[in-house]
Amino acid sequence: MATTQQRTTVQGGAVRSVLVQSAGFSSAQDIHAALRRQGKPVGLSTVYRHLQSLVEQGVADVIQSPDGEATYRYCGETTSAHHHHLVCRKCGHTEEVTAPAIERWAAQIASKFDFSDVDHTVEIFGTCAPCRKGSAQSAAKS
Amino acid sequence: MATTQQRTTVQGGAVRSVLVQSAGFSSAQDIHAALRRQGKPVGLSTVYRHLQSLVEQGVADVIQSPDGEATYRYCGETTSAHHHHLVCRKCGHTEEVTAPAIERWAAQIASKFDFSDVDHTVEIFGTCAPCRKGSAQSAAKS
DNA sequence: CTGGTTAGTGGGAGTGATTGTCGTTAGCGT
DNA sequence: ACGCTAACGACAATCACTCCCACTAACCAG
Ligand SMILES: [Mn+2]
Ligand SMILES: [Mn+2]
Ligand SMILES: [Zn+2]
Ligand SMILES: [Zn+2]
Repeated sequence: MATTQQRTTVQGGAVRSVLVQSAGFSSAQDIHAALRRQGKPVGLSTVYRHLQSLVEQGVADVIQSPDGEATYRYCGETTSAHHHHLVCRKCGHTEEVTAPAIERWAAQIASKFDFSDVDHTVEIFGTCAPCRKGSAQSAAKS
Repeated sequence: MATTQQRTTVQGGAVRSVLVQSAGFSSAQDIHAALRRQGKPVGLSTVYRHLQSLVEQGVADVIQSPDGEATYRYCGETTSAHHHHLVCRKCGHTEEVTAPAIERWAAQIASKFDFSDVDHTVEIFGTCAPCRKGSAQSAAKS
């Protein structure tokens, strides 16, 4: 009897691969374009499908860019523990950070106001050193 | 000679008014609908325009809802100091919180990785006590 | 008060990301 | 190989949000 119910497809691998190799956060459209550029075009719908799936699996995380576009970033299984990001708003370079203190604080605040099923988002934006010096944009998207 | 360059209009007041009276975060569309319901319809473009303006003035803040819709919330001038939110994901009820510790932490992380022009977003989501008990949604939107 | 200047308005078209549809492909267990 | 059906992908459809631009109404000088 079946057990898989989860077929492995080339497209799935391709999408994941592009995401893994990208430096910062990239949009579905970026990834779709990258795939096409690499000569292995994948349908846009498929890109979205895999991206969602990766997010559900906790392999990637999404954040809504300030202009409302969803951007995805790979979070290695090694790094997959709960964490936050320090993102350069120019080049997208991202540093992953953890802060037990913050987690503790969030939980404390939540209980203080009697909220349950707590969750939170913490993102820090800034300009990284390289971008600050020369406006010499380093490598943007892959 | 002119000095104003900022006319006071009924529409502007109406938009602001609706925003002020709303409990949690509401989308531009919500506000547009509320105004129509109140019998003082305001063009959608105008609603967006005022909302942006309020944000620039720091009178309101925006956060991108998980499904990518921009939602706005009034931040009284009294409360206008930098702060964060604890939002009920069911009824939208929001508590404003401040946390010097977090601010300090953010600054520290930023300098550690040599990032400048730092800014950050911290939002906590959960289910408030009322919503947790009865699934008796309290007052949703205005 | 009144006319002129022009910020502000709003209906409608345009944009662009994301989702839905559904006939066609291609994993994979048998 | 074979068949069942998950996964594709081209294209249509949504939908929040922005543009455009003729029109309205603040507001200031006279
Ligand atoms: Mn991450
Ligand atoms: Mn606030
Ligand atoms: Zn940078
Ligand atoms: Zn609630």
